[in-house]
Amino acid sequence: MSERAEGIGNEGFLIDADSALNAQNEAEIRLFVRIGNKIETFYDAGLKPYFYAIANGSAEETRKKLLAESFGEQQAKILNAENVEKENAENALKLEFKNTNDLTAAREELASFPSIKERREFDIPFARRYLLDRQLKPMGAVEFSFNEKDGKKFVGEIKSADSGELPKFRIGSFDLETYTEGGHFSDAKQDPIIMASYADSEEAIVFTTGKHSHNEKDVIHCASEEEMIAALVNKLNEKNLDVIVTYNGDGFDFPYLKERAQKYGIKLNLGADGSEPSIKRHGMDNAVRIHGRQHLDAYALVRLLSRFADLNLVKYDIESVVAQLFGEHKEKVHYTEINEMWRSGKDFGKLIDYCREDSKAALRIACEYLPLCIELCFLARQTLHDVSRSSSGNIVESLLIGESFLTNRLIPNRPADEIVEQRIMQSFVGGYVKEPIAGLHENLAVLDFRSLYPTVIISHNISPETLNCAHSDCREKNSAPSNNWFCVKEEGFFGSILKRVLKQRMELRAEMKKHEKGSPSYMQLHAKQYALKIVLNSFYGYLAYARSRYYSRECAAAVTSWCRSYVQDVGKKAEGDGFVVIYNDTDSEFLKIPENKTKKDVENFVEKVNSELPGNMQLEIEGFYTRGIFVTKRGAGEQEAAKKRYALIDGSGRLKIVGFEYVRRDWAVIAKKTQKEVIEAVLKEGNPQKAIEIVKERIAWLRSGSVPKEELVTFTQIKKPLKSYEAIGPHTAAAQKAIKRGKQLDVGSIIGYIITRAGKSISEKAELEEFVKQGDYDADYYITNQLLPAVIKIISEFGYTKEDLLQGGKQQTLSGWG
DNA sequence: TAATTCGCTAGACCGA
DNA sequence: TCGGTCTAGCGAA
Repeated sequence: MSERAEGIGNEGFLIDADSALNAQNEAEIRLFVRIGNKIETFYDAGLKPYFYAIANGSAEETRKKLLAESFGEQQAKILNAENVEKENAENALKLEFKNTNDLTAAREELASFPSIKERREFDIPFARRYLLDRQLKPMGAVEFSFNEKDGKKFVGEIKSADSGELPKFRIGSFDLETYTEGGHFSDAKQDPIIMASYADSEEAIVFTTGKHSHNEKDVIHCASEEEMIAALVNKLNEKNLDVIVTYNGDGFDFPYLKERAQKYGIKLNLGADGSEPSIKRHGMDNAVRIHGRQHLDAYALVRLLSRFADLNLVKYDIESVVAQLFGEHKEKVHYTEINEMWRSGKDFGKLIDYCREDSKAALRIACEYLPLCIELCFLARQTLHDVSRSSSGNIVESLLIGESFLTNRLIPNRPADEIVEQRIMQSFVGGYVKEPIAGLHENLAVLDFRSLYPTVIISHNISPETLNCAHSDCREKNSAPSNNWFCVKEEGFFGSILKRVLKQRMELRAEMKKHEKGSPSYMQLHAKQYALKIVLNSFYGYLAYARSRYYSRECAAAVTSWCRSYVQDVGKKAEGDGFVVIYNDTDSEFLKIPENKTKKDVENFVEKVNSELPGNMQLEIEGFYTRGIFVTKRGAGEQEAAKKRYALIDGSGRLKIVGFEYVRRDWAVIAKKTQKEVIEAVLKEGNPQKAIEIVKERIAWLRSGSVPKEELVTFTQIKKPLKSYEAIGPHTAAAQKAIKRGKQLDVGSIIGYIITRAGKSISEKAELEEFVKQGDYDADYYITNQLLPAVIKIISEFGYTKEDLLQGGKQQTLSGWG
């Protein structure tokens, strides 16, 4: 065995990192690095698992005492204990261990050790600890040296190398089709896999045991399920992928494949180290990890992205996602149809295409968001596997953890359950929302504060350690309306992070403008700035989040109190300048530009406001609108104007519809479409009479009984186990009935239902769309409970009543408008 | 495993 | 048949 040394000059991309035990039972980090066409494994034994203990009294005495202790059944020892200086703690000891088992044993016992006040950073997974301490970015370039010893390569020095461009990662996806009997969901214990597809940038092939057709292009016929599984595994391994993509591989494809492979004794050696995928519980779901590579479950990713708000989906099935993202129609084959196609051989080609398209679609979704995910890997210093299954809170937390590390601070612990509960009990006041002036308004300017919450945090130096400092001048100069004040003498922890993130994002956005829209460099810049946007948008939420390590109710309440005061102050200034404030919501000013004023006056006003705002707070012009409509509330309090629902139209005829049924998934399509057309008629053409005609026409259509199902579906999410519902509404009733018919519905499923004619109450009439025959719908329900409520408040702003919509010729009752 | 508060509306159910 | 109270879901920011 030769031993050789290399310079730091080795380069590659860090695909995965995990921890393992070596033959001496010592913890080692395994690094999987893409070098050329290979993923190579390196080891690092240079970092020991550790955590911190804060001593009650003298750290030195405690240190000696601890070194003499042994912990747990294995009599674990502390390898090394060191006195360390930390910015935010005294008497801190760094305790190192041989492996994570020893660490775990010690941390349990030290919880109730008299001379130890607190334990810190004891729940950071070791691989993550390593990435943090070595400042490495998963999916990023690394530069390193290594030595070979006993056939294992040990890294010496390793560091993140900033390569300008993202490499071409090897990425491929697969998908399975399974046999389904009698309309039931497949069970891996008995139902075979009948088809599998694989797709990457070069090919898209289908494996099948089907005998019905031959000679299709890129179809591989296998003699048995066993042979097919082996062929799929071979294909995946031959490709040596960095990223394996699935659509719900966590919940379905991998567990299913594993079970079937087991049946035949096929080894699912998909890991870069030849290991099998490991299935772990991840909350209510599974997460499937492939060692040495990354498993990107596009379904998990889509769910994550939809929480970042920009991706708003009615349903999460792959067809809906493709339609929403790429505007393309993908044929859906229902699992009951798969069974039929399989047995009869009729439309077998369609089944093959469906299977192939599934893989292609999953791959496409993954590729679309891979740049963003990689940026999140960089920000959070977590693997693609982890970030793609994480949350906005987790990403912000990672950033704060990273900053704590860099500034030599101890990371705060996760709060105990009792504390979480206390925090939840103590809520606080949020943003200010002004009751709008209802009616049709012309000539509007909408202003908003750029990144309001972050800029308030920065400008007022809001942070836990600057809170209520001892200086009287800080108290005088920098008191929040919520009555706390913040030190102005030194930059706070929160502010320093946000300042950097905000600055970086602005630079990226400026740089973006220099690149051709849609070009690779543009897309990469876009992903970078978008990742930062996610952080900026969720930062405040994280510090107000009860389970946050960095929770501060005082800081959160100070942020909102300042924001309320700014938005109201600017409103007063606008009124003082002769504008009419129509509406405010948190960070926005809706101004009516009076006859004697112009856009230029608005610009001047904004400039004046900005010259008076502190720090990097900034008011911006969101847009000018020729018309806008605000409506009154429904039900009780009819005269009051409704907040959070309005519609605007700009000079180019572009509509902006906010809060109305049109943007909600839990309304019937026909009601939403009609509402949009009514808004359009009223705003674009100023023609309420036309709106009336549209509604009348839809009523007649509904009455005719010929409205197709797609127009009548309402989507709602099952948010908890069906048993735990106290109130059974239409969606719960429809779900219950569907389950009785053998449909599988889990928490989180989004169901589409229709109100049929059969039954008394609305709930009784509700049925899942797939069980409803064309034409079986309750026209009265759709007219009275969907169509009319969606349009009446808009039309009534013009003096019309419900009767004008329902009756034949009757015209307006007239009350002044326009 | 989990970001926040503010706000609107529906449908079930109850009692007058 | 009405209004009030409750649960529930979803959207705005």
